[in-house]
Amino acid sequence: MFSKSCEYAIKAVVYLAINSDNDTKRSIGDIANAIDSPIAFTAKILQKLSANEIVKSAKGNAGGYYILPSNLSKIHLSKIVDIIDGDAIYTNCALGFKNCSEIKPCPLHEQIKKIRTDLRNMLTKTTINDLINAKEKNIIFKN
Amino acid sequence: MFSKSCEYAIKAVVYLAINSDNDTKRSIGDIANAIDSPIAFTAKILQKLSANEIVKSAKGNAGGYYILPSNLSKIHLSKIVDIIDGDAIYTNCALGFKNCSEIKPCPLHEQIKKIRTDLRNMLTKTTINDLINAKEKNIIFKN
DNA sequence: TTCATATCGGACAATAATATCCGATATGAT
DNA sequence: ATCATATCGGATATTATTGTCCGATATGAA
Repeated sequence: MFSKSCEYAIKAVVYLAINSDNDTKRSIGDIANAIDSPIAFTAKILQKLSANEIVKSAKGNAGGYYILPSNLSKIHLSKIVDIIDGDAIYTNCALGFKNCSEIKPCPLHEQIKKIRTDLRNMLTKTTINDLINAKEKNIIFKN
Repeated sequence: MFSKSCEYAIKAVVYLAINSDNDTKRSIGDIANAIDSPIAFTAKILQKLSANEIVKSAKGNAGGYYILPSNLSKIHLSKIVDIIDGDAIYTNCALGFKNCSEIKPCPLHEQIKKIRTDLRNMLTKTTINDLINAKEKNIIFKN
């Protein structure tokens, strides 16, 4: 469904949502360790998220990545997915036809449409805040 | 959503559903040409489908692949997807947690559950016959 | 100033998915 | 029997994704 990069991205953002703020930054080492991901690979992903202003970064000693708590309800999952995986998940024809469309649909078009719309709606309306609010009962990091 | 192999598999089955029967077989060359796929790669896929009795094959001169029309309403999409891609699409945690479950769900578990159930239901109830019945208005092959 | 600890960013490596090649075998038609 | 045309199946090649390495740069603290 999502690429591994995208999975790491979501996990990293959730980790920072819970464990960082304006004056508590987390190093890429901390993040990779927490979400059980390869450190250098994760670094690239965080750079992308930083470039797209999902997370903030501070260079140098005592630097690291962080998210302002006040932004947690403004970050929608769809934004993260879009940055890392693009919109292929919604728009690419399920059977791989280049010109599949409403006018000239593939045999699976109608059946898949509802599922994709539901997925898109869910990702669009779910914020990081929504995710961490259920944390008591949920897995969050490596386990 | 599906792997490329799985896309080819579904397209090949749809092609055979429309263009073959007990005494009209289609060579792997015909199939690959019709669905615009690499011939040798498609051959492997057809072998798998044949081994799993989704399609039938006849070796030798005038041989090829075919599907008995009477089977078209018995072949569900879920079967093809399962043979080629396995059940990862339904069962693997969307965030990649190894032990994500109902009891210990990942932060996205509930949100993704409905979408996956809908997908599974759709694939389980849709037969090849259903797909080709709408063929008048649909793209079927390379265009 | 120097140092330790960060991110940054380009080059490279490993793995998995996709694609190709080629010889072997099967079989109906001539 | 021979031939043309199929599938069969193993080995190899290519490409995309995932993962690693290392030097450069930034910056707060001693």
